[in-house]
Amino acid sequence: VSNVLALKLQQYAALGPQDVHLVSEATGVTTRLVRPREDVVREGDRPQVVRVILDGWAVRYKMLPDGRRQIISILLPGDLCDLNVYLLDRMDHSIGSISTLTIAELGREQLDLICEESPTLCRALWLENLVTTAVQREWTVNLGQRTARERMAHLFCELFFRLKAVGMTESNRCEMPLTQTDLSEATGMTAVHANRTLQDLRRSGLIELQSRMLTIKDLDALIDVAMFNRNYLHQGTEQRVNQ
Amino acid sequence: VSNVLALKLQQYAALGPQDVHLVSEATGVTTRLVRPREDVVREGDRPQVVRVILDGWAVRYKMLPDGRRQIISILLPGDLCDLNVYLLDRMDHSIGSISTLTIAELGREQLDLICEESPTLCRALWLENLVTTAVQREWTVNLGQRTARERMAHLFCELFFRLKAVGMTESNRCEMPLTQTDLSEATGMTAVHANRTLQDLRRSGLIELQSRMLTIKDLDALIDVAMFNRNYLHQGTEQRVNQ
DNA sequence: CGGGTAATTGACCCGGGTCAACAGCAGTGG
DNA sequence: CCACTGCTGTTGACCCGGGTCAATTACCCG
Repeated sequence: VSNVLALKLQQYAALGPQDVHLVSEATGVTTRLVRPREDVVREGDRPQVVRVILDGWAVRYKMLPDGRRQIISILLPGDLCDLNVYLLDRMDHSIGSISTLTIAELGREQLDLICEESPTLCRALWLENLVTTAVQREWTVNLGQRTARERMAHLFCELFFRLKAVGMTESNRCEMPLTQTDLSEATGMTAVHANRTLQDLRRSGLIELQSRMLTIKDLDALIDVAMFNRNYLHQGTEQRVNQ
Repeated sequence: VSNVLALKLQQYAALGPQDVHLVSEATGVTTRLVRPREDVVREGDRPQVVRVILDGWAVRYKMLPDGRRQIISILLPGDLCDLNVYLLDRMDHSIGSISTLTIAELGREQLDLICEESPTLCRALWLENLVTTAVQREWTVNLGQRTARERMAHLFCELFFRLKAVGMTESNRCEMPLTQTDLSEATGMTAVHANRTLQDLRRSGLIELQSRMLTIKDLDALIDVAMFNRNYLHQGTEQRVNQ
């Protein structure tokens, strides 16, 4: 399978060749290129299409009136930006690119078509929606209860497993285009403290991080520090169980 | 309208009498009573039905292996517990009652029926789903960026406006069955600090809180402290705009 | 009146924020 | 080829918001 979205949806349901074809078609109609560090959508915009990240990293974020910024979630290749957003009046948050992005834009008709043609895909899309929400819940726990060290470790665990699911890891390594400032905004700490936390994780022999490349030197230990429980990602468990 | 769910969904679409009837029927088939401080669903359970809170308060929560607990969101009358959860293999979090609950349980068929019979309701359900996710995102910002005082103020603002939408406020007052420990677990602080934060808000003349009743003495000021932006609740804006 | 939960207080401490300077490095233009 | 600029990462000194621990005081209910 060459299409990232298809690859991702396969975590949630066994797709047939027909399904894969449908997805490839749909994500091929309208695609857009976005340069690094630009806004894809801005808070207040009227959402018109559903977007799919085909390549590159992006973040959802929200800003407080006084300038504080929180990264709300990280969008990786294969990720959808809100199934059915166009039902909402206005965007309540922004999406910004981290690296160069290739994104597909799907109109309402295209999605309706997919759901009519393939119940399997429809199901997979629903699941991806449910999982995205589950991830958001886990972020709530992360920010609410974990210490800085634990939060950072948790973020790395999540990203690693999500990337792995779309074939973007090599053994224990993956790209990490997020700067320390990005990491700090995702984990609710200052950039200075993010720096110190990373040094701490390095010193403990858990990770290596240099030139935008993350190496997880001791995954089990990292998982342990983060109290990471993979369940919330619901990767590859669903199709076996429900019908 | 006497049905809370119908009342809630009216924020998202103009329901006809037919729609209201459908909702009332569906939420009347199977109902359950839950005593205060019990688990409704537990992490690890296989979700079988979609639940609707008809009366009482509940919370979603997650626990870390070492006992730390984070309340992930608050469920008020009219709230749904995850449209289509039964697609997921296992619950990744728990739901616990705060006060005595009356909940309706809807099977897959009932929901399918609703969506087939009424596109308006289907749309409203989707919107409620999108809004729930938006709330979760705002909680991420709350926990990640705001100070204790701001977080607590924000929580009160959110609850007040959500309760207002289902007719559960009287001018500037509403019930507040959450204990200080609950509030602390929702805002990611210790119970001791929650206590001090509440005293601070009281001393500033923003709120009164006693015998499970919250009075907002200065809503504008509270909104200001919380940097509360109502937009993310998407209350009563959508139906006018899209089609 | 007794027992249990929820709220409150005080003393002390620490994780993480703040401020400010500085270093490394890539890209740009002269 | 080098000076200049701007971003990212690093470091140190200091401080404060909020955590910890432990005791006490309401309450509520049977």
